[in-house]
Amino acid sequence: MLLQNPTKQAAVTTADKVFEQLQHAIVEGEMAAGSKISEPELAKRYEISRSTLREALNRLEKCHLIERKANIGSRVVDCTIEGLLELYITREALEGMACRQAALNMTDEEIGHMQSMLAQHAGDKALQDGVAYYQEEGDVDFHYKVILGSHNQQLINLICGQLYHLVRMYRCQFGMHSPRATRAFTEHSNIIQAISDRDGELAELLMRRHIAASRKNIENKIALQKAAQHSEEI
Amino acid sequence: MLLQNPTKQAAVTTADKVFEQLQHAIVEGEMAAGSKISEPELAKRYEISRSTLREALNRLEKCHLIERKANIGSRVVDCTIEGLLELYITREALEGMACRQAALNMTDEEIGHMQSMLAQHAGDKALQDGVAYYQEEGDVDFHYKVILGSHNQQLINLICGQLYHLVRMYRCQFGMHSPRATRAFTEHSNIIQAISDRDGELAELLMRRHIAASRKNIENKIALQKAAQHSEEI
DNA sequence: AAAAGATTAATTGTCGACAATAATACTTAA
DNA sequence: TTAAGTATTATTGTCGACAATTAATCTTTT
Repeated sequence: MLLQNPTKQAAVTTADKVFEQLQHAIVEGEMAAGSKISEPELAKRYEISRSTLREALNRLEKCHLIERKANIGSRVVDCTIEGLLELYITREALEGMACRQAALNMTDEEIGHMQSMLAQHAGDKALQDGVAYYQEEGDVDFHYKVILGSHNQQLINLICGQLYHLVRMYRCQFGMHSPRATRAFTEHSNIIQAISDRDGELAELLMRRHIAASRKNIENKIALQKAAQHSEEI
Repeated sequence: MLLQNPTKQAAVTTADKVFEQLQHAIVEGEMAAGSKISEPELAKRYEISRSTLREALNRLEKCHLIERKANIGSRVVDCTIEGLLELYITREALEGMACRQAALNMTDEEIGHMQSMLAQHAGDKALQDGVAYYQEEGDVDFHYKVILGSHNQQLINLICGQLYHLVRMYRCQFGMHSPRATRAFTEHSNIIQAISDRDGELAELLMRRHIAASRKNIENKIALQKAAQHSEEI
């Protein structure tokens, strides 16, 4: 996932840099989900004092990548199926509303950019048909553009600043390379159409269905896995 | 506002206690919105070291009550009308979804509690007709119960752990003692009915309208104020 | 006199050490 | 042998001091 969080500013302080490294390590699974974090050990590994490490940990906690308990310590968050489904439900609510606001607040110029981006993805897709990677990049890119297009700082901060770190973590941990590439592309087209029509209600509806479809796709996979496990046991 | 955040745990560490005091001070307006925060000064006032003060500041930043810039410092968040409207839009999205999930996931027992709570509020209302205070308490109480009823930890954390601190701050700063008491009561009744009918779609719709009505109520007030200002100038 | 630059003061970021709390290992009693 | 209680170790929370950066003051120049 090459695209970076579009809302973050350049890391100036060392705590910022360590935060980014740790964030990467957690999202990519180099630090095991659910594992305990030892402050002295991490501080030694990154060659910083515990103070600046704790500063970095605070930022990780801010985007829900770790959990802290007083006098006990920090743990990397656990990636559970329930948590994943909860995340999608939250995304459905927030990104649905962001999409509605985007239809109301995006400038014509911004809409033009999104349309040309989609056209370019169409080319990529035709070129590398079936390869999900570009489409996944495009997916993230598309969603970011819609969120930023809401022009609602509260929504932007919540989704880009917090939620999407968790989304990326779940994607890596569960190895989710969306197999819905072509279908997602069509759904994106329709959403952009609704936005350029300034139809907020339809835009929200379509975005919610788009995310709900991903969630149901996951639920189906889980159900199949469970069925397979069950047949093994017999 | 007597009701406390139902998701928080008891403050054990001194940073926790200072965080709560600062939170109160910011929400109630004792620390002016938009004002700069001096770490040495605050540390001296609360008789703690800068380290533990910074720990407390990190928590304030987590619930969006202050904003920090690297090498520059912290400021209490500014309460703008745009920010208030953004907050209501975000609430509409999140609490609407929470209400839908509540309709799906609340236990019969939880629903029973909510119904009896509403009945009690009806008594209070009949007793002190027109006095908004109890109703406002009841309003917060009602919304908390619905959110917790979603049984979605992600939604609960976002709304109760972060958004509602800002909501309370705006309410204090703008002196908003809802004049929609009786109307809000009816809306609450209908929402609970939808939940007990397990009608998620209707429950979400009603909750969104309930919050949107508050937002529009504010927008109208603002418009009236602006009109009055304008006529003064002439 | 006003603006640009240099110098000083103040604030934030980082560090290592100590205190308080929790986890572990050990001892003792049933 | 197991369980409870105690002692020990390790981890987290807090502190004061120093370094790096920013803000303020003063000087200098046009």
